[in-house]
Amino acid sequence: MPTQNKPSLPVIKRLPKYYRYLGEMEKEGVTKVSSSELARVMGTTASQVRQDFNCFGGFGQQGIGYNVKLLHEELGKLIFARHPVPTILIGAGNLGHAMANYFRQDTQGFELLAAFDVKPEMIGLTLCGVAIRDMAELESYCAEHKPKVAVICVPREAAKQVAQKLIDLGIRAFWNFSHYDFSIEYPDIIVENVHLGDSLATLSYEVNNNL
Amino acid sequence: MPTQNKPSLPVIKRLPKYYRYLGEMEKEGVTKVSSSELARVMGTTASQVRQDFNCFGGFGQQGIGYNVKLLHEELGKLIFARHPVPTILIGAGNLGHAMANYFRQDTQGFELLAAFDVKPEMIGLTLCGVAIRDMAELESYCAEHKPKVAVICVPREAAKQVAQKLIDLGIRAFWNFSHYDFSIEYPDIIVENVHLGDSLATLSYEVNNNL
DNA sequence: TAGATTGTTAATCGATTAACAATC
DNA sequence: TAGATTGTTAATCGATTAACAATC
Repeated sequence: MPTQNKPSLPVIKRLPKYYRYLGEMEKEGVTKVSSSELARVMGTTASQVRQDFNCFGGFGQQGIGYNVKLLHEELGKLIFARHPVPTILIGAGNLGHAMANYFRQDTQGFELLAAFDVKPEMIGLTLCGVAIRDMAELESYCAEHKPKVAVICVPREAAKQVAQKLIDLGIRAFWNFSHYDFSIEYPDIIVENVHLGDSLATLSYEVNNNL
Repeated sequence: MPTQNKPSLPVIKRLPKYYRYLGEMEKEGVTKVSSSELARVMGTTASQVRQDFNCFGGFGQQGIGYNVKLLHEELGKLIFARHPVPTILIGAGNLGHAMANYFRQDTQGFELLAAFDVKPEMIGLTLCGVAIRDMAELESYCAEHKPKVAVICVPREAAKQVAQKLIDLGIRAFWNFSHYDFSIEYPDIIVENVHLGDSLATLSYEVNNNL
């Protein structure tokens, strides 16, 4: 069993992409793949591919390459929990709707239990099969259902307060679409940020300076 | 005038965040800020803040700090074009809807001109004030209106073909929500990727291994 | 066995952090 | 002037790439 360096964040961020390509290959009936073939589709080097996998204990066979099915399975085990992680959505506006829909098609690893909003006219409606509840119910709901992950789709003004509340209620992991930065005030919390505004601004910079 | 090292990608990705915080400070009436104060809110070091700004030619005053209004303005000029960049949306499904809405509130730098879809039942409808057109019209539309940026909200199966078409029609910059990787086949194209599936999978990894 | 390709160590590269002279 | 804080160079750190021995 080879060395297992704790994987760094860049390595972890590449895992889903490997997983995706391996899934495609498996579907196409490809049974084995070399680090250099994987590197080409990933847009990286064979060296990096091997380094990456060796963080988790080397799934390959010297002289042969990697077994596509096995590697895909192993990465799947690393990435996804055995049971779907109970998840709630905070903020049922436009973005919240899109994300709820996203969960419906691509639920692997997560199960959306409920949505919450403050707007009275939304409460009681359903969103992709889950009820939209009053934020006032959040505490009792969490006490009963113990969600582990929250998707934050509230405007920035509300985000700080919502975050504080959820953390107090025991939620430790967030898929965060708001512009509030959890990481600075709560370093122990798991947060995956999707900052659409920053992404668009980055594109604007590139267009402005390189087109 | 100080040295202007060409900014690296990590620097560029931090610009919108600086811009955001400086905007907030300006609104609050703060007139000056030091690199260490900025570092604290950004979650980084004073050294990095100064290095970052010096890529663009040092906006500060030794012994004093940075003028909030001026720095905010200068970053704005770097990030956003003088005139909004004409933009089209490809794919008017759930995600497309959310993104069109996003453009309505946060248009700074971009102007959404039109949306395109293949589904006959969607064509002719409007989406946040822009018409949804038939993909068949894409070529003539681009010839007439010369959009510069396309937002890609189509499923992965369609993405490769759509990308090829848009690149042939002269579009050079993409805000890409599909799982197709432009960068490998078209290295000269400007692409800002938002891979929601990968982001969610990364969160799943973290939850699975650190919670 | 010879060829291929991994696992792993070493070298390089780039980004971040530290230090300090310049100067307001 | 003294204190503060930048701009910039130097040191460190970490990630990527190269090299090569191990081995299928």
